Amino acid sequence: MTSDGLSSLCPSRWVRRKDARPSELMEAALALFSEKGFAATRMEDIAQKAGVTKGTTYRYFASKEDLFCEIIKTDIEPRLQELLSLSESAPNMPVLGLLAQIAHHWRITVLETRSSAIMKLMIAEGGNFPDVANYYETKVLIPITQYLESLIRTGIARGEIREVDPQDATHLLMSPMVYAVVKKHCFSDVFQIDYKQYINTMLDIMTEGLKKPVEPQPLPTEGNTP
Amino acid sequence: MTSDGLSSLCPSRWVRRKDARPSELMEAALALFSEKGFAATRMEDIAQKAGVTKGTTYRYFASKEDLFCEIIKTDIEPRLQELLSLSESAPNMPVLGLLAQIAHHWRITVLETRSSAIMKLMIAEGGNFPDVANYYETKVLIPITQYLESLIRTGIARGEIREVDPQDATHLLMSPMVYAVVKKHCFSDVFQIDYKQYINTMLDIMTEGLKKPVEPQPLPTEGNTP
Amino acid sequence: MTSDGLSSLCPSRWVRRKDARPSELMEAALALFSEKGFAATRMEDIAQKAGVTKGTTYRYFASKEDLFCEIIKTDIEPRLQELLSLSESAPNMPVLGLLAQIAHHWRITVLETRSSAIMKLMIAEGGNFPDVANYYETKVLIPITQYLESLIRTGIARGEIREVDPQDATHLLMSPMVYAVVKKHCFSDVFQIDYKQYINTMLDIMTEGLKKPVEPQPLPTEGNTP
Amino acid sequence: MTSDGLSSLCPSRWVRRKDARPSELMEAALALFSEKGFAATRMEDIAQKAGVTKGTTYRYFASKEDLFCEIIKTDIEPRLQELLSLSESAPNMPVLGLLAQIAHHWRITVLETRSSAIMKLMIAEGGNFPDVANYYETKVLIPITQYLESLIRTGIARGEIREVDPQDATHLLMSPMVYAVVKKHCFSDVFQIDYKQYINTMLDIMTEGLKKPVEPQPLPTEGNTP
DNA sequence: AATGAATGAGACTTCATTCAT
DNA sequence: TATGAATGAAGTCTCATTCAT
Repeated sequence: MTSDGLSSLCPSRWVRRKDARPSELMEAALALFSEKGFAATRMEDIAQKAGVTKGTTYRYFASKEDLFCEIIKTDIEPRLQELLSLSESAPNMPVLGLLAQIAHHWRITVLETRSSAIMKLMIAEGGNFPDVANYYETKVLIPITQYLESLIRTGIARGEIREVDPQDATHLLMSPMVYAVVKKHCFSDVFQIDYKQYINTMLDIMTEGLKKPVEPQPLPTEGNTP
Repeated sequence: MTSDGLSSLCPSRWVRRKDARPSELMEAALALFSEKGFAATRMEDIAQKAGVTKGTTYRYFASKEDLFCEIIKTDIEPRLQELLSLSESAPNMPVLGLLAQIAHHWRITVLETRSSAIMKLMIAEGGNFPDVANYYETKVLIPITQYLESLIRTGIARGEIREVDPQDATHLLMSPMVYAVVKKHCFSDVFQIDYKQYINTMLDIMTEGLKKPVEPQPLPTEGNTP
Repeated sequence: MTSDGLSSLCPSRWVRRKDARPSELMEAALALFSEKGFAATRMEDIAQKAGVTKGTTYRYFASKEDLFCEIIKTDIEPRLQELLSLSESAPNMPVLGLLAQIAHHWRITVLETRSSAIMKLMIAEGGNFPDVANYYETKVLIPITQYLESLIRTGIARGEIREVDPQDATHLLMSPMVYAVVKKHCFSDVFQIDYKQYINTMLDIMTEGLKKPVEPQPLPTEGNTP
Repeated sequence: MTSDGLSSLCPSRWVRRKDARPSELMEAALALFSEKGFAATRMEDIAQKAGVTKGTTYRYFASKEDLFCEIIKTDIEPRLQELLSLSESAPNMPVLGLLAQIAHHWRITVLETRSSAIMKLMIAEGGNFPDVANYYETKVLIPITQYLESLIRTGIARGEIREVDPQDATHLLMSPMVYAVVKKHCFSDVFQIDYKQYINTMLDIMTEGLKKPVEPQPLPTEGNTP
C-alpha cells in the first residue's frame, strides 16, 4: 500500500506464507542436495531458491541435517502406503504379471518424479546419516526386498517361475531400478532413456528369463503353445 | 621380508617412502571419500590414515580436489587396458558366453576389489567434479556401453539373441553391476550377497531371457542362420 | 480484592493489561538478566516469562538495552527517596545507632527483595552499559558512600567513633552488603545465611571495632562528651 | 629473509610460538572477559589482542567456553597451593595476627594482580558455567571459608576472640575482599583505594571488634567467668 | 494492541592451504 | 623432504528487530 512501485520491485519480501514454507524449502533443498550433494549445498542457497532468507529456514527446520531427514521421511511415508495397497490389490494374479504392474507403477511414481532424487540422495549421502539410512533401509529397502522375494517364491511354488535362487532373483529385479536412478541423476544424458520402453524391455527379458518353460515333453498327446 | 640386513647397508633406500607415498595417500583417501564423502573427509584424516602429516600431502597433490581426480584417473587406466584386451581376446566366441566371461571378470577385478569404491565415488560425488565425471563417462561408461551394445547387436545378427532393443538390453546388462556396487557401499549388509553366485544367477536368467529359442517349429528340413 | 463483581460489570477494564505490562516485563527480564546475564537472555524468553509474545515487548521498550536501563532506573528512584527520608528522619541519634538502623533497612528493602538482583546486575553487567553504570554510580553509590562517610566523620567528631580513616571505614561498612548480594546471587547456597543474624553480628563487630573506648575514666579533671 | 622491508611491516605474522600461545591467549581473554563479559567478547578480539588470527585460537582451545574454563582452572591451582602452605606455616601464632597476615598475602597475590579479575569473572559469569562455578566453590570458596571459620573458632577457644557467631564472622572477614574486587573491576575509580591502607584499616577495625577485652580490670577482688 | 513470520547482521567454528623450521 | 603452527575464507546457526496481519 505504501508504494506499489516499490512493492513490484521486491514483491516477495515480508510475505507470510507459514503453511507453504516447509514444502517449498524441502523442494528447494531436495533439488540442491540431489544436484550438488548435502555438504556442498549452502543453507543460503536453499533459502534463496525457496524465496526466503537464511534465517527463515531455521523457523521450520532445526538444522541442515534436520531438513535432510525431513525430506526423506516426508517422501517415504506415502510411498509406503502405495506399496501396501498395491500388494493387497493383487490377489491371485500371475506373479510375473504382478511384477510388471509393480515395475510400471514404480516408474510412474518414483523414477519419473522427484522421488527418484530421494533415492539418489540416499545412495550418495546415506553414509553420513546413519539414522536416516537405517530408517530408509528398514522402512523401504527391506520391506520391498522381502515383498519381491515372497512374490518370487510364490511364483516358483506355483510353477510360474523357474527354480532360481529367490534372493538373487530379487536383487536382479531391483537392479534396473537402481540403475535407472543412478543414470538419471549421476551422469549426463548421453544415452537418453525412454523409461517406459526401458521398463518394457526389461520386463520382456526378465519374464522370458524367469518363466518356467511350458513343460516341453509331457505326453505325446497334446501340443503346447497353442 | 624387508630384511634388516639389507636396510642397514643401505638404509635410506628402504626408509624413504617417497615412491610409495602417493599410492598410500590415494588408498587412504579413496577409503575415506568412499565412506564419508568428499566434503566430509578432512585432509588431516587422509594424512593420518596414510601415516603422514597434513603438510606432506601437499607435496604430492596440489589440492584435495586434485587428489580426488588422481584417484579416479589412476584406477581407470588399467581398467581400460583390460577392457580392450578382453574384447580382443574373444574372436568368435558365442556372445552370451563372452558376456558371462566379462561379467565374472568385472566381478573379480572391480566388484571384489577397491575399484568398486571408485564407482561408488563417481556415483555419489560425480556432480561436483564435472571434469572427472566427464572423463569417467567418456573413458569408461560410454566405451563399455558401446562395446556391450555392439556385442548385443552381434548376438542378434548371429541369431544368438532375440530381437530386443539393443540399447535397453545393454542397460539391463549393466544394471546388476551398478546395483551390486551400490549395495556394497551404500547400505548395511543385511542381505549379504555371495557375489559369484549372484552373478551366476544373473547370467542364468539373462541368458535365458535373451537367447533365441531354438526355432520352435523343428521341421527336419532347413537349418537357421548358418 | 480485585472483585469479580466489578470485573463483570466492566470487563475490559480488568482484562487489558496495558498498564501492568511494562512492570511485568521488567520483572521477568530482571529475573533472567540476573540469572543468566544480559547477553544470554533472549527477548523471547523474557516475553514468554511475562506471558506475551516477542513483538509485544517492543511496544514498551525500544530495545533490549533500553529494557535493561529501565529496570535499573525504575528500581533506583524509590530507593533514593528512602535514603533521603532515612537520613533526615534521624536528627541527633548516635551515629552507630543510625548505622544499625540503615543496615537493617537496607537488608529489608534491598537484600531480601528483588532489588538485590539489580545490584548483582550492575556488578556483573555494568561494564557493558556505561551510561547506566555511570547513572548508578552517580545516583546510588556515590551518594550512599558520601552519606556514610559524613556519618562516620560526624561520629568521629562527636567522639562516638575512633579516629579511623573515614573513607576506608566507609568501604568497610559497605562491604558486607556487597558480599551478601554476591553470595545470594552468584553462588550456590552451601552456606545459607540468616540475613538478620548476619547483619546483627556484623553490626556487633563493627560497632565494637569502631566505637571509641569510654575514656578509661582517668582523672576526674575534665569531662568528655559534655 | 625475503624482504626485511616487508617483514618489518608485518612482523608477527607466521611466527611460530607454540609454547607461548596458550598463556598469551588466556591473558588476552581474561582481560577482555573481565572487562566486557564473556558473551560480549569475540574470539577474534581475543586473537587479535594475543597477536594471532581467529583460527589459531582453536589450535589451543576447543571453544570459547573451554578457554574460559582453562583460564579459571589455571589460575586457581597455584592459589590453592599457597593457601595450604600459609595455613601450615603458622603454628601457634595468635589468630588475629594470622588473619592479618592472610589478608595482606591475599592483597598482594590476588587483589593487586590479575587474579582479582578471575574472581570478578566468577562473580559475573559463574551462572553460565555451572561446572566451573562449582569447581570454584568447591576448590576455593568453601575451603577458604572453612579455614577461616576454623581460625575463628580457635581464636574463640583460646580466648583471643570474643564469642561471636563463627560463621557470620567468617563472612564478615571475607566481605572486604569481595568488596575490593567488585570495586576494582566493576566501577569507575571515583574513589581510588589505597589497598594496603584499606586492608590495614579493615584489620584495625576488625581486630578491635573481634578481640576479647583484656579482662576488665582484674582487681584481686572478684573472679570473672566463674 | 498483539502476534509471530521474516529479516539479516554477526558470532562461532571448521578446515583447506601456506610456510617457517 | 617432512612437519605442524598459522592463516583466513566460508558456512552454520542465533537472535534482536521489523512489519504485515
